[in-house]
Amino acid sequence: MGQRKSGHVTLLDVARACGYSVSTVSIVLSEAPLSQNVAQSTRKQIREMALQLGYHPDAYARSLRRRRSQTIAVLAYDLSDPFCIPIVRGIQAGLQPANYLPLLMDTQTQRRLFDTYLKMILERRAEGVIVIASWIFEETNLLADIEKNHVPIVIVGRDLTTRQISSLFVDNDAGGALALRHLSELGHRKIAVIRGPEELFDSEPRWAGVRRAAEEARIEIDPRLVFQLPNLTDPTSGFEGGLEFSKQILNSRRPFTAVLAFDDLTALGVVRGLTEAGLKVPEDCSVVGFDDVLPAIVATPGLTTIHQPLREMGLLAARWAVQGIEAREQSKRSPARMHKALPELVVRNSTARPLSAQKQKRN
Amino acid sequence: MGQRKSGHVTLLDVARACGYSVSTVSIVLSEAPLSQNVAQSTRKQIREMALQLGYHPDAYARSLRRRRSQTIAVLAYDLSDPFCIPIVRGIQAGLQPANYLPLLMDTQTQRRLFDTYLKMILERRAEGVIVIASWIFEETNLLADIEKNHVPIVIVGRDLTTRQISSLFVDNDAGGALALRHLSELGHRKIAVIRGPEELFDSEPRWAGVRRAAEEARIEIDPRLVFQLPNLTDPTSGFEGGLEFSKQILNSRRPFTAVLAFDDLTALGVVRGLTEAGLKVPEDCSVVGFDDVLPAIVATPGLTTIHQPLREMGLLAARWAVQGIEAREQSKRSPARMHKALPELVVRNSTARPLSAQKQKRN
DNA sequence: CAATCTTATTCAAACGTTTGAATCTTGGTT
DNA sequence: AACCAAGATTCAAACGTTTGAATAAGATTG
Repeated sequence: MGQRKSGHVTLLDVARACGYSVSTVSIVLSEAPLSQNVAQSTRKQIREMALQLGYHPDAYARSLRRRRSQTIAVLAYDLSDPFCIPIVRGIQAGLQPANYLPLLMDTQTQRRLFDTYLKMILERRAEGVIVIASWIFEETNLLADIEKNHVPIVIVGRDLTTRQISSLFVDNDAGGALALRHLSELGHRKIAVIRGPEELFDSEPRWAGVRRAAEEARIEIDPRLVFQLPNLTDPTSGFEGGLEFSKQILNSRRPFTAVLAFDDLTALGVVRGLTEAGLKVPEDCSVVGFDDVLPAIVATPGLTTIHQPLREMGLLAARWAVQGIEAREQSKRSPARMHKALPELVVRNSTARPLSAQKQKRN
Repeated sequence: MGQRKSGHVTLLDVARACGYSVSTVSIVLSEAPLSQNVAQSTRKQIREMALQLGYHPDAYARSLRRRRSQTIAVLAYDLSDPFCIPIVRGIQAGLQPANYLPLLMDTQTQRRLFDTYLKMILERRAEGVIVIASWIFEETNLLADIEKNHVPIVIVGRDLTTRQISSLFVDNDAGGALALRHLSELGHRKIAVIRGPEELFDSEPRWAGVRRAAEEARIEIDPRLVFQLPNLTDPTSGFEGGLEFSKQILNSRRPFTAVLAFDDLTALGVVRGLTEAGLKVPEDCSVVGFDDVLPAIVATPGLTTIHQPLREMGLLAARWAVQGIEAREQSKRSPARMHKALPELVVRNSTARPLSAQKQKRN
C-alpha cells in the first residue's frame, strides 16, 4: 500500500501505519524479552498491522545486527548419488527444531565448485558446516579456511578425527563381515569380492572386515577372485565397474558362486552382467551389495545388501553441528567426536544357497 | 591477529591494517567502477592485505546495502524422488554463470514444511523462486504471498500459465503416444495401462496421448486392462502401486502381453510383481515406464522408458528466473512463458515382441 | 509530598557494507 | 599567478534490524 522504495515492507512501514516507534514494533514482532512490558492492546494492534501489510523481517538486516546467520552449510559431494539423499534428509530433520536453515550445496565432485562454495560459506557467514564426504579431494586442507574462523565442522562418511574434526561413518569392517558371513551361512565358499576404489575411505576397512569374517568362517578367498574398482569420478559409475567385472570373471572361467560387491550400484552392474551372460541371480550366483540405496530396493530381484543408517547419521551430524555452535557461543572448546554407525544386513532376493549346497541339503 | 569483536575480518580491519579508509578498501575489493581511479600501488597493497588477513565480504551487510540477495529459492517437492535431482542439477548449472545462489529447499511433500519455507523465502529476500511441482498441494494459492512481492516464479513439471506463472513441463501427450506406439510396433495388442494418480497434473494428458496413439494404431484398449494409481503421498510408493497392480491383473486372469506404466517406479513394481509370479520380462510380458530415472537405468532388465529432458528443463527454468529478475529491475512486465519439452523413447530390455508376434514373424 | 518503583514507550547507536558527493593533491594550461 | 581538470582518497548517509539506556507517566510507598 505505502509507496515504499524497496519492494518490501519494513518495520518503519508498520510503525508509521500504527503510530508507534520502530523500536516498539521490533520488540513486539521479534518477541524480545521486553515485549512483556508492552501493553496488550499495543501488541495486538502491531501484530495485526504487520499481518495486514504483509511484513516479513529482513533476514539480512537481522543477521547483520544479531551477528548470527542461523545457517548451516551442507556440502554434499554429489546429490545425484542416492546415498546422499537420506543423509540430507536426516540433517534437515535435525536442523529444523533448532531453527537453522541448511544451505545445501552440491559440489558435483568438482573441485572448482567446491572452492566456489567454500567461499560462499565464508561470505554467508554459515555458523557451521556439515560435509558429506567425497573421495575426490582431500577435503581436509580445503577446510582450513573454515576452521580458521572457528566454524564447527562435522563430516559424514569419513573418519577425520585424527585431524580434530567430528566424524560419523558406518562401521565398514562390521558391514563387510556381515556380508561375508551371510554368504558363508548360505553355504558359499567360492566368493568373488569387488573392492572399492583405493582413494575411497570405506574401501580398506570394508575389505578388512570381509577377510576377518572369511577367516572366522574358514573360507579362503581366492586372490584371483578379488577385483578392484578403479578410482571413479562419477558415483554411478560403480555400475559400469560391476558390469566390467562380470565380463572379466566370466572370461577367466574360474568358478564362483557368489559376488560380494563394494556397493549397491556395483552389485547392480554385476547382476546386469551375469544376467546378460545367461546366468540367473540368485540361482546360479548370489550377489550382495552395500548401502541399501533406492535402486537396490526397487530392482528385481531385490538386492541383498548392508544397510547404512544414513538418516540417523545425518540427524546426529546436525545435532553435533548445533551443539558445536552453542559451545562456541560460550567459548567452550568442544573436542572432536566420533560415531561409528552399526550396519545391518538386509536379506532380499539376490542371495540364495549355492546349487552345490542345495544338493547337500537334499542329501 | 587483530582483536576483532566478531569472529570475522571486516573492511575496517583491512583499512586500519594498511592505512586507508574503509571506502577505498571497499571500492578496491568490490571492484567498483571507481576503482579505476585508485592508484595501482594502493590497489595492490589493499588486495594483499585482504588476502593476508583472510577477509571475506559479509554477504549480509552487502545484500542489505545493495538491496540484492543474489539468491533464488528452489522449492523441490521431494528430493528423495530421483526425478528431482537432474532438474536441480540443471538449475544449478543455469544459476552458476549468473552468479545466483540456489537456496535449495526440500518440502518432503509436507504442507507444514512448505509453509515454513515459504516464509523463509520471503525473509531471505529471494529474488526469484523455482518450484519443482508436487501434486500434494495446490501450490498456486500458497504462492500468492510471493507474487505479492513481485518475485518472479517459474514452475517445473506443471502447467500454470493460466495463472500467469511461467511453466515448463514435458509433453505428456506425446510421451504417452510414444510409449504406446513402441509397444504397438513390437506387435502388442493387449496392452494394460496404469494411469497416474488423479491429483497429478501429468496423468490426464499422458493418458490422452496413449488413447490417441492407440486409435491411430487401431488398437482397442480394453477398459478392464486399465488401472488407476491411488493418490500417493510418497513418490516412491509408485513401486507398491505397480506391485499391487500385478497381483490384481494376474488374479483377473485376463490376457495381456504388455504393461504401460505411469512412471518408472511403477514399472519397476510391475516387473517385480510379474517376476514373483513366475513371468519373465520381457519374454512373457513387456513393461514400459516413464521418466528415465536412475533406478530404471540400473535395473535388470534395463527399463524401456520415456526420457524427459529434466536437466535441460532445469537449465531453462534457471534462465527464465534470472531473466524475470532482470526484467523486474527495469520494471518491465514479462509475460508468463511456457515450454513443452519433447520426450524421447529409450529402448532397453524390458520390451520385446510378444510371443504371438514372434511366431508370426517366423512364418 | 517527595522519593521510589512499575509500566509503557522511545532514543540512538551499532552491525558491515556501498556509493554519491565532497575534499585534497597534483601538474598543466592560460 | 590564477585557474582548472583529472587523479586519489575520504565523508557521511543509508540499507533494516536490535537493544542497552533513557524517558515519561502513573502507582506505591515512607
